[in-house]
Amino acid sequence: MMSCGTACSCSLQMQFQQRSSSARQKKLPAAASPAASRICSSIPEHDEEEEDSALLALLRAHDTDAAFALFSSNPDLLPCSPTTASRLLAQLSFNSSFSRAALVLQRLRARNALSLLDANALSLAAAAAARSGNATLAHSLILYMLRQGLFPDRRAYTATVARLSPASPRKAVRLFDAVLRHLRDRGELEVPLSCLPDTAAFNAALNACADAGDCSRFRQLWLEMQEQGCAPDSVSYNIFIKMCARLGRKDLLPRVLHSMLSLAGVAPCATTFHSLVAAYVGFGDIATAETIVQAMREGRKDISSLLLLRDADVSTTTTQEATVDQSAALLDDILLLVKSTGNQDQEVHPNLLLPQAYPPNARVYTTLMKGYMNAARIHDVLATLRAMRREAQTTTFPASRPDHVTYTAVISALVAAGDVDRARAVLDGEMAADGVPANRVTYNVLLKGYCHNLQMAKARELFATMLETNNIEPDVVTYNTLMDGCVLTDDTQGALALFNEMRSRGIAPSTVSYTTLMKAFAAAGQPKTAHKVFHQMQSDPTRVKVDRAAWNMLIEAYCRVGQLETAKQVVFELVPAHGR
DNA sequence: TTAGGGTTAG
Repeated sequence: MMSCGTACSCSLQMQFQQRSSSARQKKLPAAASPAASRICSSIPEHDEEEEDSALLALLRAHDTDAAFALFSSNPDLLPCSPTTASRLLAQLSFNSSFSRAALVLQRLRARNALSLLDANALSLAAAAAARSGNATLAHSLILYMLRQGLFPDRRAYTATVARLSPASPRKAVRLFDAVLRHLRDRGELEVPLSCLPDTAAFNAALNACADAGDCSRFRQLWLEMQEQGCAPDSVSYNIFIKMCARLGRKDLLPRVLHSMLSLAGVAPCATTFHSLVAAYVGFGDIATAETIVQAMREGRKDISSLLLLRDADVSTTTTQEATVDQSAALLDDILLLVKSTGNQDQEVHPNLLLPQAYPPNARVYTTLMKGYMNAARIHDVLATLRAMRREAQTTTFPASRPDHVTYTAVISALVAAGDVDRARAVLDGEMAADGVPANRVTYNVLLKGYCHNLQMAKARELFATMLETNNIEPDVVTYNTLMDGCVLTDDTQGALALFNEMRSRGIAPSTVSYTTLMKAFAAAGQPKTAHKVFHQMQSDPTRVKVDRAAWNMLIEAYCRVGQLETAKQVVFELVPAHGR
C-alpha cells in the first residue's frame, strides 16, 4: 500500500523518497531556479517560512482539513519546502476529496513549483485523480513523473491505465509501455519494489489491449507478465475471454476455460462465467449462453467439458466460419503456451471438473436477457424475470434477485418491443413490490418509450414524477430523449425550451443535444437557425466534438427546403475538414 | 488494483 506520507514507517518508502529527492536536486537546485526565486520574491521571506511551518505543523498533526483551510484561505500561500508541498498533496490525495488535491496541483503548477513534489505525493495524486474519474490529469501526472526520472507507484499507473482504457485504450497501452520502458531503462536494483508491475497492473494493460483490439500487444504482455513472475489469474483469463469475443474467436472460448482449469491451474471466479455468457450473447449464440446458465442453475461442475463437447458437435455440423484474422490467430499461440508452461505432470482430463459450483447471479441473468432482447424474444425476457424472482423467493439462489439493472433491462426490452404500457406496469408493479427503486436510467428508458410513442403528455408527467416525487436529477440523456420527443411531435419550440432548461440546470449539452436541436429546426424548415445551432456547437466551451452526424444534419436542413447550393457549400466546407 | 448486466441522434 502506498504511504500517505504521514507515517513513512516503511523503510522502502523512505528509501524511495530519499532517492527521488536526490534526483530532483540534481535536476533543479531550488535556490537557483527562476521559478523558485519568483515565488520567493512575491512573498516576504519570513512570512513564507512561517506559513510553511504552520502548514507543516497542521499536516504533522494529521489535521488535513485545517491545513487545507489555511491553504485555500490565502491565494498567495504556496508551500515553499518540498516536505510541506509533498505532504500537503499526499494527505489531501489520500484522505480528502480530489478537488482539494487538484487545487494544490493547480496552484503549484501556476507558480512553476511542481518540482517541489516527491514521487510519493505525485503517485498518490495520480491515483486519486484516476479514482475520481479525471483520467487526463492522472495521465499527465504519470508522464510528468517519467520525464522527471521519478518512479510512479504501481497503484498509480494501474489506476490510470484502467481509467483511461474505456475511452482511450491505445493511450492507456502506450502509457503502460512507457512505464515499463522507464523501469527497464533504470535497471532493476534502483527501482522500488512498490513500483514494479504486478498481476493487477498487467491485467489493466491487457484489458486496455482488449479494448483497443490490439491482439499482438496482448500476446506480448501475456508472455512478458510471466517472465516477470506475475502469473495470470482469473481476471487475466476473463480479459482473455473478452479479447476472444472482440476478435470473433468464438471457437476459442471452450479452450480458454479448459486451459485455465487443466493447465494453468487457475480457478475460475463468478465473473468467468459471466464473461463467457456475455461473449456467447455477443456472438448471438443464445443456445450456448442458455446451456451455461442452465448448468449453473443445476450446480453442475462439468461446464468445461460440456462446452468442449458442444463445440465438437457444432464443428461437425456447420461449415467452417470465415477465415480468422491473422492477428486473432495469435490467440491460439497463447493457449499453446499455457500448455507448455503449465504443470506438465497434470494430465489433460477430458472431464475436468470445476472446483465448486457457480450459481447464477443477477448479472448473469441480465446478460442472458440482453441476448433475448437482441433476438426480439420478449417472452423469454419476461420468463427469465419470473424465474429470477421465484429463485430468489425460494432462497436457493438469493444472488439471482432482480435488481435495478435487471428491471431496467426488462423495461428496455418492453419499450423496444413497442409495449410502453407494459413497461410502465413493471415499474409500478413488480419493481415496486420488490422494493427495487428506479434510477435515472430506468426513467430515461421509459421516457424514450413514451416519446417514441408520441405520448408527450405522459412523458412530461413521468418527467415530473421523476424530479418531484422521487428526487432524481435528470441528465443530458434525459433531456436529449425529451427533445427528440418534441421533434417527433413537431414541437420545435418545446425542443428549444428543453435545451435552454437543461443549460439553466447546469447540464452541459452533448453533441447529441445539439444535433437533436438542429433536427428540430431542420424539420421546421429553418435551416438558418439550424446553422446557428451548428455554430454554437463549434464554439461550445465544453468542446463537444462536431461529428459527421452534425454535418449531415446541417446538409439535410438545407436540402429539405431545396437550398441545394447552400448545402453544397456546406459539403465543400466539410471536405477539407475531414480530409476527403 | 484489474473483468463483468441497463439509457440518448443520424
